[in-house]
Amino acid sequence: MGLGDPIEIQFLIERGYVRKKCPKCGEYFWTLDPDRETCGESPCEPYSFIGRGIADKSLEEVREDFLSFMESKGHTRIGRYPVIARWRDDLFLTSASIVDFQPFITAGLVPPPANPLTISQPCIRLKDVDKVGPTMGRHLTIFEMMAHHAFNTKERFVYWKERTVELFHEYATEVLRIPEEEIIYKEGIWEGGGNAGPDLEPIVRGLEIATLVFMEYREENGKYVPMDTKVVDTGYGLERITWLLRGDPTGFHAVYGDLVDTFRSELGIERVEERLLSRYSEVSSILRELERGRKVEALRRRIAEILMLDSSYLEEKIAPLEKAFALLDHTKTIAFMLADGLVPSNVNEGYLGRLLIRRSLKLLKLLGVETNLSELVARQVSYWSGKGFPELKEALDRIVEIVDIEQARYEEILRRGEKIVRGIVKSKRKLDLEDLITLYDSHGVPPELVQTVAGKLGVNVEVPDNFYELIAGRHESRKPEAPKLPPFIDELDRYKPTKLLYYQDPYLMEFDATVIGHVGDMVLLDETAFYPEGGGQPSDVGVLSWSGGRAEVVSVEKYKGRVLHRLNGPLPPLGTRVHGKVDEERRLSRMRHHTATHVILEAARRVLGPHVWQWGAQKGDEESRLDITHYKSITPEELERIELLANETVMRNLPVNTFWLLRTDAERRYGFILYQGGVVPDPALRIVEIQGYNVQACGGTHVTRTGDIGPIKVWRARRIQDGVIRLEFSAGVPAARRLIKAHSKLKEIAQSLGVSEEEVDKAFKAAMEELKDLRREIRRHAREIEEAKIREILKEFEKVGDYRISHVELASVSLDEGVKLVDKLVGSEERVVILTKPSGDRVEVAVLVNGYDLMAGDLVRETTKSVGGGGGGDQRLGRGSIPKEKLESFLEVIRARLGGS
RNA sequence: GGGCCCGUAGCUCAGAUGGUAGAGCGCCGGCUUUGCAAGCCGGAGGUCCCGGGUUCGAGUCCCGGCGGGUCCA
Repeated sequence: MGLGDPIEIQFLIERGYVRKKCPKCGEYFWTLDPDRETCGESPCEPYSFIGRGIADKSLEEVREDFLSFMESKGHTRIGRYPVIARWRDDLFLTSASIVDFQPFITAGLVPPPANPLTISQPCIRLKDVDKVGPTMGRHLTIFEMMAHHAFNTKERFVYWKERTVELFHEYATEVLRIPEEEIIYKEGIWEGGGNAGPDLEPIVRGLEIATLVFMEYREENGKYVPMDTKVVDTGYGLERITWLLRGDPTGFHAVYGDLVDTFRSELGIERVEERLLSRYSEVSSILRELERGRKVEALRRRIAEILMLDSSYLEEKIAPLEKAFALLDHTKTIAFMLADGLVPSNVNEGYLGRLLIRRSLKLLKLLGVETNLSELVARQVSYWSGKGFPELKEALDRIVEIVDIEQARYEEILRRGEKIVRGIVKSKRKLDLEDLITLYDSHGVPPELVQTVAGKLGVNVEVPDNFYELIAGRHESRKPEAPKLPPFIDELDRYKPTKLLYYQDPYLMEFDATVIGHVGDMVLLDETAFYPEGGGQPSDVGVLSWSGGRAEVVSVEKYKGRVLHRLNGPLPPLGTRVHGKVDEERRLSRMRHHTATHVILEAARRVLGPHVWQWGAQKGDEESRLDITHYKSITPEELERIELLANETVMRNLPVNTFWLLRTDAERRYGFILYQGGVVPDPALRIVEIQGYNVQACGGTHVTRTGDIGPIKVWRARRIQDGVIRLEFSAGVPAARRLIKAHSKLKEIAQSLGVSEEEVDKAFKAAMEELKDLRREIRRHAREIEEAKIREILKEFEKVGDYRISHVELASVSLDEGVKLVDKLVGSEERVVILTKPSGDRVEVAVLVNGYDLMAGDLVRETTKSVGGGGGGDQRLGRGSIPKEKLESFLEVIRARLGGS
C-alpha cells in the first residue's frame, strides 16, 4: 500500500462506515451516515459543539481519563519530555509527542522506554503564532499532545492500524461518550521529522480531535522508502477534546478556566457576553481567510456581516479580548520554556523565547496597561503547577527574574531606538537605508520599530523586503561549511575499526601496534593510544618509531571508527610493528582541562541554576574555555563560589567513571542533562560520570579521579553573546604556575605599599585617594600663587603701537590653567597678554587678545614660525611653542608685529 | 571567530573643522515658602579607560590593549 491509497480499516467497515469524498475540500472520509455530504471538519462545516457540552470535565480530568484508559489497555504511562528538544540537533522545540522518540527509536536503533506506551507531552509550535487569539482557541502555541505509541520491529509486533483505530474508537465512545455516529474519520498523509505515513483524523462536531498516524516510510534522498520499524504515532489534542466536551464559548475558556477572567480584569478588558463569543467562535470556524494570513480586521468585517452586527462594535468588543487570549497562551508557553531551562538570546531556541516575550510585551503595550509581564507569567506558573506540572513552581523565581530582565531590555531598546530615530529625523527629516542598517546593526533596533517611531513623527520609512539579507551580506557571512568528508572515506570500510586504547586506559602513553593501512598520507594502526580531535579536545601529538624509522605524529583524525595518524616523515610500511609515544605533558594537561570543564559546568549549575547548559567548549594546554547559557552577567561573588565549589570537588577526589549505555537507558537514568556537549549522533552513548556529582555524554579523555585535575582557576567570565557567558580557566600545572606568578606580583605590590597582601587593595585605594587629594591641593596652591602674581602683572602694561601688552611668565600652573586665570582677571580691559611657560627644551606660548580687533591665531602662527616654532589658534586665543633659547627673540618679533601695524 | 559602535563629573549624556572640558539630574551651602512640591543664587566634584604614535598642541586623528554594547557566523 502506498501513500494516498484508501485506508481501509476492517473494524470501521464492519461497524458500517462508508468512504466518501468531501465536495468542499476534496478529501476522503469515513462516516456511518450514508447521506452525509461533507467531511464535517471546519471550515467545510461550522463547529457544532459550542454550547452543547457533553461533560463538565476539566483539562486534568480529561488527561487523566485518557492516560488511565490507555494504561488499562496495556500501555505504560511515561512522563513528559522537556519542551526544549535537547536530544535533537534538527529541532529546537518539542513540537509533537513523537519528537521524543526520533530519530533513533523510530528507526529501530534504540529500544523505546516502553512499548506500547502512553504519554501527554506539552508541545510548542510557533508557526501559527499570529493566529493565536483570533481563532478563539483553535490555534495555540502550547498544547498537550496525548498519545499512545507502538513501535513494531521485526523482532516484536505490538499493534498496527486496526488496533489503533479500535483504541481511539473505544476511547471516544466509552470514555468521552461521543455518540458513534458523530465520529467521522478523514484520510490524510502525515510527514515530519524525516518520516511519513498515511493517517486518519477523527472529526467530531466540526473539530479534529486527534490524528492517528501510521508511520511506515522514511525519507531517503528525497524519496520515501518503507521502514523496518512501523510506528503507531497518535496525537490527541487535549485542549480540543476538553473544549469539545465542555462546549465552552472559546478554547481558552476550556483550557484556562478562571484564568480567563483573571487576565481579562487584570488587563482592564470589558467582559463580552457568552452568546456573542460563542456565535463569533462558530462563525470564525468556517472562514479560511485567517488561515491564509489575511488581515484580522477584514475577517472581522465578514463575521460582522454574517452575524448582522456593526463591525466597529465587534472590533471594539473582540479585538482587546483576542489580545488577552494571545497573552494567556504566550505567558503559558513562556513559563514552560523558561522552566525547562531556556535562556532568551538572539539565536536558536533562545531567540524563540525572546520572540514570544517581546510579542507579549507588545500586546501589553497595545492594550495600554502597565502590568509587568512577569506577573502574568507567575500566574501561569502557579496555575499549572497545581495542574500536573509541579516542576514549574521550582523555577518561579528564575522565571520572574528572566522575564523582568527581558522587559527592562525591551524597554531600553525602545527608549534608545526612539531617541536615535528622533535625532536622525530632526537633523535630516528622513531616514535612509543606511540609517536603518546602522540602527539595527549597532543598536539592535529593528526596522519595524524605526518605522513606527518615524511614523509618529510624520516620516515615512521604506523597509526593503530583503532587509535582513542586506545585513547578512554586509557581514560577509560565510556559509557554514558542511563537514567535509575526506576523499578516502569509502576506502576506510576495507579496514577493521581501530581499537581505542585511550578509552581503556586514558593514562596509557606508550604502546605497540601494527600498521594495517595507508590512507591518503596517513597511517592506520590496528590499535592506538593517540586521541583524535573531537569534543572540543584537540588531537594528540607524539612520535611513532619502528626499526629503521621514526616520525612525528602531527595530528590524529577519526572517521567511521578508524583512527588516522598524520606524520611529518616517511610512512612506516604495511605490517610494520611500531612503537607509539604520546606527548604526555600535553595529553595530561588536556585531560585535566577536560574533566575540569565538567566540574566547572556542574559548579555553575549549582551556583547559578539548572538553566545553565554548556554552549560550547574548547580545551587547550594552558587555558580552556567553557561557554555556558545564563541570562545576565556573572557577579564576582558568584564566580568565586563557582571556583570554590569546583576546587572542593577536586579535593573530594571523586572517581570519574566512563562506560557505554544505550540512549534510552542513559536518558532514563540521568535525564537530558547528558547532552551538554551537543547531540551525539549514535544509538549508544559514552557516559562520563563524576561519581555523585555530574554525568555527561562525552567522548573525551578524562582523569580517573577528580584529584588528578589539580587546582582550577577561572581567570575571567565575560558575556560573549546575549545569554552566553564564557569562562576562561586553567587547570593543573598551568593554573598553579599562573597563580604563583600572580601571587608574587601581588606580594611585590604589597611590599612597595608596605602593607600585608590582604590589605593591598585597601591600601592601594587609599594611596590613590591620597594622590588625588595631593594633586588637587597642589593645583589649588599653584593657582592661588599664580593668580596673585598675574593680578599684579596685569596692573601694568607696555604700550606697543596701539596695543597695551603684558607678559605673564607661568611657573607652576599649566598653560591652559594660566589662560583661564588671565581670561578671568583681565576682565574688560583692552590688553594683549602673552603667556609663556617653559616645558622641557621648549617654551609653550599663548597670546590672548582682549578688546582688540586682532587675529590672535594668525599672530601666533606667524610669530612662532619665524623663530622656528609652530602654533595657531582662533580669533581670541593663539597658542604654540618655540625653542627655549628663542624666547627673547619671540617677544621681540611680537612687539615688532604689533608696533608696525 | 569576524564587522560596526561606545568608554568624558556619582548618574544620563553634550563636546563641526585638533586650540581655555560642558549641560541636566544628584550632592553641599544660602535665599524664597506656614509646610510640601518646587523655584532662585552659589559651590564642590575630571588620570576625558590604558599605552604608544602623528602634531607646536590630542577628549578629538592613527595604531595597540582593556572594558561594554550590537549584529553576523
